Amino acid sequence: MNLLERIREWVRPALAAVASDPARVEDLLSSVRVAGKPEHGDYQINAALPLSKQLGRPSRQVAEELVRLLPAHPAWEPPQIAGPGFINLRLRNEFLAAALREAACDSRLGVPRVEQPRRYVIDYSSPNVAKPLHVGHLRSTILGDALTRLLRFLGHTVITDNHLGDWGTQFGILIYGYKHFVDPQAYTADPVRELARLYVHVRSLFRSSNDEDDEEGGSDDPIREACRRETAKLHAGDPENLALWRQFMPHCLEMIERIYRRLDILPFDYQLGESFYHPMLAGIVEEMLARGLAQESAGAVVIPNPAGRIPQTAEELQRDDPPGILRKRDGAFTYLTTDLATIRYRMEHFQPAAILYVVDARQALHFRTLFAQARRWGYDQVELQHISFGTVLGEDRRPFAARKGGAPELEELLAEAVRQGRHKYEQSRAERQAQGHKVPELSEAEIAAIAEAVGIGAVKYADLSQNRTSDYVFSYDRMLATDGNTATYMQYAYARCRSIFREGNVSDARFRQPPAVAVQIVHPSERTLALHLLRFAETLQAAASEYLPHYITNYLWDLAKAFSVFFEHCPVLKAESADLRDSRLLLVDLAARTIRQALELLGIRTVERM
RNA sequence: GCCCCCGUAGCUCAGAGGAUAGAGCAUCGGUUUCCUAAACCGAGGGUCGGAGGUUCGAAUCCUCCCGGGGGCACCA
Repeated sequence: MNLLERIREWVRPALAAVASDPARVEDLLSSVRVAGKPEHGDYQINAALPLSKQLGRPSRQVAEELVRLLPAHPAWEPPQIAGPGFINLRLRNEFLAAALREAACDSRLGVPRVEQPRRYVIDYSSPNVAKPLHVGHLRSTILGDALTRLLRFLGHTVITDNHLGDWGTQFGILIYGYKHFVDPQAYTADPVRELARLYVHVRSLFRSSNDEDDEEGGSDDPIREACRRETAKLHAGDPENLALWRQFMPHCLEMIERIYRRLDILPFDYQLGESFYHPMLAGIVEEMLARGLAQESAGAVVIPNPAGRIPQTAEELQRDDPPGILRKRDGAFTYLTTDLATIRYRMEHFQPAAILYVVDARQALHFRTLFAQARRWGYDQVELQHISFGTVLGEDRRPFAARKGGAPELEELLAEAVRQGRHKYEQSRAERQAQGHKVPELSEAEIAAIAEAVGIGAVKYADLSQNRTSDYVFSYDRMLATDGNTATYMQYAYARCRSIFREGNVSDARFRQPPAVAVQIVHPSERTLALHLLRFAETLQAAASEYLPHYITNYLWDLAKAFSVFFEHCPVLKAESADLRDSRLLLVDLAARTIRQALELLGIRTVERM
């Protein structure tokens, strides 16, 4: 049980005794929370104010009664009443010390596994294979990976599924390119590179190349039209095109997996793409028609909009959400149909309690339509969630992908982040050295590893540290800043922790197994650090329940700051006594492990020295 | 025309019923014989887009308005 929950349980009897309505106790318990300011203690109970309304008694008086009912507790100092009836709880240092010792001896750092594990399917990344990845895929991939790590760490079962776009018009482009422009020698030598070249080459032949969603429109464009015909032949089962598709697929996947490896994305459990579901689509449409869940309209087969209506006239369509299209007038199926097939497959094969889709916010309407239809279809027990996120913008605040010159390919973008990260590191290192500060002696390989951790970490952290629902501005300068809420600051804090053990030639084992050592809380910065360390569990739980990884980065930021202040004010190796030295070593070790674990949940590396 | 999201310090963002709205950057001023100064300490800076309403209490919930972005049947 996490600290906040423990405190709530201790407060519960008092609230239950005072509340007139037992059903309201849970609600009142949610008023027990972390104090907003240090002057208000560590945690506060804000239940007296709503209770005073219910009971028709002065709030101050209710607060006094609550305090009387709170047991004299080993965990907290005598509770203080402030203002109109806020109850401030300050935890005893002895309690903090004991809890820290317990966390230090736990490989999970005091984070319990959930009592009721759930089974999740998470659908993220989902790139169009055969097309170079770009920043648009970045958020989905990074967020999905972080959520997977977090939910698994808390004890849930997570099945990750990369719903590849492996059956779309981009293959028509590739097939057309291969038939007309392939360089056989280059293809034999490096198929991935040659396919990427072909894709870009054919695209450049398109008459009007709007940057995104290039496969539509331009019906007067002969090359586009030719590519479309190749796609249609593929879908119709043309042996030559199908053979080419089979031949290309492994190379296309390799292109994507190279990026995943560099980003430290966990391997997917499944990569069931559109092609996998293609054979099921006709049957699903027939079934929905037969059951009256879909109907024909204007030559297409459609399903109701989220509200359950099928607007038909132009006027109705103007006022209402559109219906979803399962089968187009030309007989082709849409991705809505594929997504329905996917839900059925996942329900039958994985029996998840929840399916999460980590997808751009612009697809909100699609998911509302999809989820509503899935429920009508009978899948009404599963939690279907669109984990939406905002657009990645350039520094000019325009969508990154739509800027002039097109979206930079991810590979290049990551390389640039690493290059700049390395440059900044070497610069700062030289400056520190010039000022007479200590810098570690490092080999070229170690510097390269630091650059990689810093550069890739910066990109991921920048993305994860912002509320996913808002758009975010991609800026190398900001994400690679060495101060502020960035990956580098956290990685640096970690390296400083490790440095203490290295410099002191101290083994960390003694601080990780019972009985560990006694913790003393002397300096205010020790107390702040101690309290933050104990809030790891409640933070992770909150992040998981709202699927918001930025709760973790906010926590990390506070923790790393608390450590830096502590580091500044409290000598560890040269502490006044051996006992205090041990106590501080335990704090430092736990801080290091917590920072490292939190970064690991975000998929970000640490380095021992930097 | 309908629907969704956003508007908080000069900039980038937290905060989503609770106390005097917080960080970082930038600006200004300080700290290094001492475990990594990519650090720390301090200062200034706000009609929480606007107006009503609900509430003991609103940046947070409701209504309207202004401003920005996005989506709106045969692309995915």
